[in-house]
Amino acid sequence: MSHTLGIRQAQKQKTRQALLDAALGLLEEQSLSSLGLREVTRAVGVAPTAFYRHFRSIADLGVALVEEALGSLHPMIRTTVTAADSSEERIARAIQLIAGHVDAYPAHVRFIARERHGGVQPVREAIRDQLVRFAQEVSAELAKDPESAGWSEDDLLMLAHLYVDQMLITASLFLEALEGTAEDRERVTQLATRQMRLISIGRHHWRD
Amino acid sequence: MSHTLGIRQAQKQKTRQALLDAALGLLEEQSLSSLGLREVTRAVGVAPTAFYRHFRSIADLGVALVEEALGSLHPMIRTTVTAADSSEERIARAIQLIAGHVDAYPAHVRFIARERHGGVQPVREAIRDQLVRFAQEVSAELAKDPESAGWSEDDLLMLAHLYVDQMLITASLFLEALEGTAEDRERVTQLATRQMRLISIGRHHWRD
DNA sequence: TGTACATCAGTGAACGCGCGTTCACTGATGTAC
DNA sequence: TGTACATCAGTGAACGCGCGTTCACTGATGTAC
Repeated sequence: MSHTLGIRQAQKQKTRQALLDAALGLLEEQSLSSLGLREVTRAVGVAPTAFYRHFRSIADLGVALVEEALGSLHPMIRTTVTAADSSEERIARAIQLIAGHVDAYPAHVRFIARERHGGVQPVREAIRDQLVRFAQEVSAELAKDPESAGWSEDDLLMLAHLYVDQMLITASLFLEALEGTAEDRERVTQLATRQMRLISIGRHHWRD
Repeated sequence: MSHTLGIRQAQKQKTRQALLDAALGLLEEQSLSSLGLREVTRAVGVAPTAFYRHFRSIADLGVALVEEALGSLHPMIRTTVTAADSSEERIARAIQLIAGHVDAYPAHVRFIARERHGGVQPVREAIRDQLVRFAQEVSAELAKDPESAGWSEDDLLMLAHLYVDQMLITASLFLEALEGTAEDRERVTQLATRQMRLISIGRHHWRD
């Protein structure tokens, strides 16, 4: 039997999501470190005090945003990496997946790039933990590839971190190019493709 | 004839530097986007209004910090890259140069990592411009290497950006490890070394 | 060298404003019978 | 189904506080003669 949320719970979830969405929007032109609680509630249209029914603090909201943002990245990263090596065509597909994700969730991507090294410790830690998890999953995917024969676990994890960082760099470049011309985006695609190609070549010859 | 600064000019420079230093210190646990003008002057011990004798705004001070921080990185990055490829020993030396720079200027490194994607547009742009210049210089250094025979300018610049980004990632890892044990730092060294090695291998076989 | 005037880095009072947090509250929703 | 009570998401007033910016000022330093 499907458990329908009560009216009260449903409304609460809706307000909570509105707070998260409003915060994400406001973070386009500032850092979490300077985001105000009143600013967020004003954007949603609720009283400042309503904030406390959902989050202890802005840092707490930030940690929730990390879950949301990297949750939405999660399905992508696995697909990207599974298709990320061994042929030119696969690299192109991976880059297009990243570009598509930036188009679909620009605010999430900006938030992660900005707060990864940002001024709010709990948020930095939440992002770091998620990225470590991603790298572990990527490493597990890589292990399945026949090309990984003879690789130590450490080396696979090293390569996985390289991929994860490279994805973030690429996503961040696509984000900058979002307001630019089609030519700007093409330039990013070319750059990212060749960097992935070089890493891929390094991978092929790692155990020579 | 050496032009000595007047007493007034010398004192003004001193106050300006004190403001920059205080800001850098305060940015250890927040972003530029939330740094207050009064906070900075309070730390220095001057009246809030004195700030305006040196900077138009906090964003303006941030741009000045970019010059200072990447100015101090400038000599290092050229040396690092010149020594960055073609042999295991050179890679190790490059990594040690990065580690040493993080030890010497942790606040500068943190500032650049934090504000590169931070919430203050003019500062982001100043950092991006400087990193593009670095990549161009690195690319020019790479061009001198016999191993670069047959490389297009575009490919050299692509590799240069990969190196610059990799340096920032490594510097940022060393920064996190600063408060950690010697073992933590050794782990970062190992990871960074192997990632550089893989990129280096990719470079060797790029034109196969 | 001494004097008279100009410059200008730093001061301190004042302003209006938005901030985070507290508190007792309201009224719709949920629950027990 | 109807009634009586409990829960709790959201309210609105109030607080003390630090903010950025303005303005006229002071007094040490600089300059012209």
